[in-house]
Parts: sequence; C-alpha cells; structure tokens
Amino acid sequence: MATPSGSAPPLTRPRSPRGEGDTLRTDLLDAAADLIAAHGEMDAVSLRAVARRAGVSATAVYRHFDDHVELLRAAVEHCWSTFYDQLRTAAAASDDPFVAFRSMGDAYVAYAMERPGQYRVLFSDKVDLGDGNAPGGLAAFQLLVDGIAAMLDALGDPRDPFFVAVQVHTWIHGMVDLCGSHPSMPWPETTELLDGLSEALRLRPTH
Amino acid sequence: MATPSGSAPPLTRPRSPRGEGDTLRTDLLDAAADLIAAHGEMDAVSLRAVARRAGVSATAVYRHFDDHVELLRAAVEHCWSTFYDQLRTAAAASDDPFVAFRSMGDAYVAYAMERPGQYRVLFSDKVDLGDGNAPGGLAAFQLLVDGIAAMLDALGDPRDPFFVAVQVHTWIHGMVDLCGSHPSMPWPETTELLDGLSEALRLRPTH
DNA sequence: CGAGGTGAGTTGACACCTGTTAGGTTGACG
DNA sequence: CGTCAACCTAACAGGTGTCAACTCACCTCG
Repeated sequence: MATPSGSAPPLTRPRSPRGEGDTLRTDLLDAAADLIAAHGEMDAVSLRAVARRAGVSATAVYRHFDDHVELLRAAVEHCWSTFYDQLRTAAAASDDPFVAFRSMGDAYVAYAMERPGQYRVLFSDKVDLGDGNAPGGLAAFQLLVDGIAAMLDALGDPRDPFFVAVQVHTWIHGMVDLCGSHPSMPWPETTELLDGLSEALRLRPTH
Repeated sequence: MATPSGSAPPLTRPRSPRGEGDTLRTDLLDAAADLIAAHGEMDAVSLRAVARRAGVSATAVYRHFDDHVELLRAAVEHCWSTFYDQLRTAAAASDDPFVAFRSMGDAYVAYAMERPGQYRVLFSDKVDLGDGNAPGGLAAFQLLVDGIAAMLDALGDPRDPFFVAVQVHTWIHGMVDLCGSHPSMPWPETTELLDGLSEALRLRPTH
C-alpha cells in the first residue's frame, strides 16, 4: 500500500487559490452525484465518503455546507437540475407536439437507464430532506403537462392535461423503476412499452 | 435511565424452552419486517437493530442465521409471502374475472398503502441479496397474468396476457411508488387512476 | 520590505454504531 | 452429575457525524 499503515486517505486535490473556494463546492456536489449514481441510495452517501471521493478531508465539507443533510439536499437538487435540462432540450427538439412528446419520453427513459442511481434517488426515494422537496422535479413535471396539453389541443381532445400527465408519468416511472430494480425479469423492449403507452392513452396523431 | 449507564440494551424476551428455539427465528423475521416497514430501506435494517427490537442480544441472531445478509434475505422472502397471500385471497374473491381483477388491484394498492416500507423494499429496491431473487414475486406476478388471461378470454381479445400484465403491473407500480415517494404532490384519487388504467387498457366487461 | 489578517483546508479527538468472533452462563432433561 | 440447547458478555476493527484547534500560503497595509 502507498498509505503509511492502511488507514489514512490520500488527500489528493490541490488547494484552491484565494478567490475560488467555490470550486470545491461544485466538486463535492459532483462527487456526491457519483456516489448516488454508484449506490442508488442516499444512505451510502456519507459525508466522509463524499470528501474522500473529492480528495479532501472530511471537515473541509463544513466550509461549504452547514451539515451532512444540507450536503445531501444540495446534491439532490444538483441531480434534479441536470435531469430538468435534459428533458427541456428534448422538449424543444421539435415544433410537432407528438414528436416532442416522444422525444421527452426517450429522454426520460435515457436518463433513467444511463444514471439509474440518480433516477432512483430522485423519483423513488423518500429523500425527506425537509421543506418543499424538489422544486426541480415540479418544473420538469410542468414540462410534461405543457407538452401533453399541446397534443390534446391538436387532437381536439377534452381531457385534463394534468390528469393525463399523471397517467403518463406514473406509467413511465413504473416501467423504468421496475425494469431497473428487477433486471433479471424478461421485460419487453422499452420502445414497445412506450408505443403501448401512447396507444393506450390515445396520444397519437390522427392519420 | 433504567439502564446502568445509558448504553446497555434492555434484553426483554424470555429464553425459549428446550425444543422451541425456532420461535426466536420467526420473532426475528417479524422484527426485521417491522424495521423494513419503518424505514423503507434495507440499509437501516442492521443485525443489531433487529436483535434489539426482538429483545435479544446481537449474537443470538447467529444461532438462527449464518449471517447478516441471510437474515435480510429471509426477511424479504417473509414479506413476499405475506404479499402473495394477500393477492391470492383477493384473486379468489370472485369467479367473474373482471371483479377478481379489480379486487387484485385494490389488494395490491392496499398492501402498498398499508405497508409502504415493505412494498418499497420488495418492488423498488435493488435488494441484490444474491441468487434468484424473489420467487415469491414471480408467483404473485403469475397470479396477475392468469387473471388477465381470463379477462382477455372473456373478451375474445387476442392480446398477449403477459404483455398486458407487464403493462398493468408497471403502471400500478408507478402509481403507488410515485404517490408514496412524493406525498406532497396533488395526486388524483387512486380509484380514479385505477379506473383510468382499466379504461386505457380496455380491460372492462362489454356492456 | 516585514507584520498581520484571512481564506482554504488539515489533524486529532469524541461518542456512537456496525458485523463478527471467542468464550462464558443458565437451566432443563436424561 | 453431565450434556446440550439457547442464549449472553466482552472485545475487535472499522465506519460515521461533528467539534476544537492548528497550518499554510497568499494579500494587504504600514
């Protein structure tokens, strides 16, 4: 081992220069996101583990966050914002509401597949880090409601966009969460399931 | 405090008589199920916590389980079997496949609502306790496939029962998991969502 | 140029919790 | 009296969040 006696952490990472102490803050958030990605559970993201991964001593965290739970809260919001960005660019991919909807669905599934840990923490964890959890989540859901409203408008369909959005979201969430949690089951292809969703909910262009 | 110096656990629970050492085994499984229910995460179910809740010293666990993970595995299978029983009696509630189906849906949602912790661990946790996880889960899913096959039969519907069962299960799972994880959101009533599911998937009796 | 202040981070220690092992203790039965 | 099931105590090596006090390099001021 390189460490003296098997217990001291390496402490790589150079000290930030004078004015830029905030760079460690974002490094810690990235490190926390990595740990979330790796374990898919908030309990595994200990303060010390985050500091270790950032190459910094545990107490350095206290310079940037009051507390362990505030570190976690900031890390979760960090994940929400990257998810929101991904969904927003997908929503803006086309003027055709049906194409944009499908694009959002693909982006949603892609996020869940590529970052299962983050997805799990965002959508399927009690998180419970106090106050109004997940403003980023609400913003993302609003994107979905708007997209569905545009489709229903184009179809002359009188259904409530919010209710349909709940249907769509719960269904998609069930798909990715269940497939992700039980990968040994013989699941159908996700594209097939997404097609089935559009069809069952009658969210296809009239042709 | 009653404890000598604030640290020793009480150790209630009388010693089992000669032949009946297995009673502690089931007590430990119940205690583990309680902890799963309380925290909804497997990480919170430490060997010591289970022993504490059963009123027994930590090392007593080793008389009945090889290991911490084997304790957890047995506890999860314990939960699966109670879930399966609940679903099976619901499925047998009526000869009318449509009534039986709705009964199963209600039972599923009821289990998820009444025991959110267990539900979460069963359906939405990586668990990953080795080998073929959750034989109880497969049995329960088969109940759903059979019920749906009966309905499609009655409808003369040529769809694949397995595929429809996946659709139903993913959707219901998404509903209960999302509603359970984010209780502050203004969700519609679950009965309304269940009705929407039956309607969207055209699983209603012709009238 | 030297003195001091301060931002950025470190060491060391605390009290507590974890899984696991080794070696008791208790008490009923043969 | 001995045996043996059922359990216990003590201890280990490691992990955790958090506090108090320290270092070290840079920046400014006189």
